[in-house]
Amino acid sequence: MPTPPQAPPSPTCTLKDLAVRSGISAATLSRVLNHPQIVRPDLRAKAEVVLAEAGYVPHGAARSLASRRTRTIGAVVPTLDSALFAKIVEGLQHRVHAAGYQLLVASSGYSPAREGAQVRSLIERGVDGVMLVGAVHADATIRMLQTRGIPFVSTCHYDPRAAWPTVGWDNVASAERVADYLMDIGHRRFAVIAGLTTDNDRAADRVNGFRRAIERRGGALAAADVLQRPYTVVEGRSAMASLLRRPKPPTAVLCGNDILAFGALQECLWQELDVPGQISITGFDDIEMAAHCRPGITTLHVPATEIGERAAAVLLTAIAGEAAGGADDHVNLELELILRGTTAPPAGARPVARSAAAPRRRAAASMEKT
Amino acid sequence: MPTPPQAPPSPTCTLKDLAVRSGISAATLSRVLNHPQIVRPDLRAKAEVVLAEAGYVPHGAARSLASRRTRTIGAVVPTLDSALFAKIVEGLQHRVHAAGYQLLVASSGYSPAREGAQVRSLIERGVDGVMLVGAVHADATIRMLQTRGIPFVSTCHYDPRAAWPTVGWDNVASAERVADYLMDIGHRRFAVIAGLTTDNDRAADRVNGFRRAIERRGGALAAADVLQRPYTVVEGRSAMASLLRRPKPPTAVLCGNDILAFGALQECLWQELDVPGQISITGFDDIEMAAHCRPGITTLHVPATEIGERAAAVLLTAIAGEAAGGADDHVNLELELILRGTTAPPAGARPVARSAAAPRRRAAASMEKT
DNA sequence: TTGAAAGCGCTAACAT
DNA sequence: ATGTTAGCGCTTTCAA
Repeated sequence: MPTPPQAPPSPTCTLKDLAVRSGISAATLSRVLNHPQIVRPDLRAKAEVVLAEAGYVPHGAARSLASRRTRTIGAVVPTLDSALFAKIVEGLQHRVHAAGYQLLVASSGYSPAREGAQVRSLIERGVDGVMLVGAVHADATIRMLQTRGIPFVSTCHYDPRAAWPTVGWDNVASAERVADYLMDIGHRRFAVIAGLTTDNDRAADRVNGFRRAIERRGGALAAADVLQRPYTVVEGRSAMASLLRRPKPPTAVLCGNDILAFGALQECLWQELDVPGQISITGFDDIEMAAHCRPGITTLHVPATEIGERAAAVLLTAIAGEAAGGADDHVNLELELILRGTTAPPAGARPVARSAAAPRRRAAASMEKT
Repeated sequence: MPTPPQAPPSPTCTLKDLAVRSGISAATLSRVLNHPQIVRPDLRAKAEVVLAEAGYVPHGAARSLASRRTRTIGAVVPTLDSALFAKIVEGLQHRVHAAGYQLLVASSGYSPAREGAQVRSLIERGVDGVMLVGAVHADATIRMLQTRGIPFVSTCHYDPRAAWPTVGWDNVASAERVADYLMDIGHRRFAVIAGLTTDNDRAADRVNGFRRAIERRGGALAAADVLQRPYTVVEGRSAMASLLRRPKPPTAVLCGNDILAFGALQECLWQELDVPGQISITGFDDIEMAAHCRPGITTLHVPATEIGERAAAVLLTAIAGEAAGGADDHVNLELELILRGTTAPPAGARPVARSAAAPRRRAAASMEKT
């Protein structure tokens, strides 16, 4: 290890130590740290040198005890092992870091009880704000937050009547769009490979949207046509395999997210089925892979990073404004339907007039071959 | 909102409040929380009721100020938007949560300077331990940690001489194994699609390993044969595209991770090349997708969750033992080489005797067709 | 075993 | 504009 270029910082030095050593009071040192403008420039400069030379690092606990703020934001997501949530957290993180906040992350494993425990633990740590995912939470969780006036925001869903701010999109309406598009190009026989809908309002809403759109046009989605699976590639594959074993497989399979869709697609490819010739597949989220696999996956684009950033903005505003989170803050993002290679009219279908409003197919990636 | 099932917790109640209200001293209440065994059972029971009825949540800052511990662990990873790091963090999180710790995560974007800033910020928050990724860190970063006696561990690499604990594997040796396998089956003309090696020792080590193995057998890897790209699918695709434009493309492409390999593979598929017939591809990490895409990607399996869990164990032990991290703690995990469909002998190669020690091809996923 | 009291290191009134 | 002082809520000696 090279020689320390700077003076070796003492194990831990406090403002009081420095006050004694430098002749500048601890209060002024503290002001230089927190409100530099109100300290006369020459003294401030001197103080800054003292602080820097000592390699001073503030003691966060003492700081928050005295100031009643921790400069820490909490986030509870179902799992980090998901391109979607990881991106949302990254977006949140970048924004809160820029504002001098640190991020405390926890995962709930899709369990409201675990989410509650995590929120409690975050509150103990004194977080100044909390980001949650979804519409469904234990009553106690919400109450803990509200009682203490801690700003929080829920993401990945849209609910104008929620009593707290939300940043997301309408899962029902989005799912309807996908189903409508498939019906527009002639599909009538569907199956759904959904996520686990228990305690997952997003997954449930998507199924509801698919069903509603289908029924609106006189079709039906039997209970047996909806397979619920954890969000993994292998589950998508096995679900598709079971669908293909049916005497009369669906002509289109609507998947709860891109991971399931990718698995479903790969199973078809392994079975040497023609996608989309024999079967169409759709996803949800638009993770990077969806644009580059072959064929590309038709899906809805979720602007994950933006969601995290906007959630951060909502939280930061609420914290700054001493407001406990305006219930009027309901961001509703429109998801773009991205048409790629996994969807086409069903085999033998007579060409169907595409509705005027139907989205146009687009090259998924710059390099993509038609 | 339904009626609160429990007594509505007062906005914030302190131990002192409860002491006054209940007649039990704050000190005893505190003992019930932290060392229940040393309080007489009947008093303890009474105290527990008081605490529960009040919906008491300890004030973390006050607690850590007094106890000099925060029950918080920090982790700085290059990015959360990576299946590998996300899994590692999940593993770490599960283990530290089980021990009553909360996780503070930060990302460095592969920059040592940003990493240093994040570590500093974590120290301010009083983390009891820190998980880092890789061997390369700013001197100041390590010093900050060591000076304060904060236990830390670095992951994803193996270095028996590191002055702090490490949990990982030997990237050079692992990369050599992949290259050796490819040479065993007859390949001689290679290209590498590596990650960005600047400030990324893992990426650099892998390139070194590839090169070393190739040169050991009399081959060579020219600088132009090593393409450095960010870890994204689209970069893997474009790198492969540029390789395929060469007059004499390589017969095997070694990729820095599975994301690059996936992109490289998809580009070949879009160009209707036969993989592995015309070109072989290897990855690194064994993310879920690698097992299920078609063809499956030959890669090295990194036990990501286990890495996070073991890092947690190292940290927790160091914290409990008041030890500042034994430098003797160097976990070296052997990565299994998983043979899948993206690799085969080069076209026109005469069959080569497979070395006795060579790994056997295995079915990548239960459902995989040969 | 329990209670009283002294801080932990900092910030924010309050004086000056 | 700066220094002095009083806590923030808890844990942990120290007495009892």
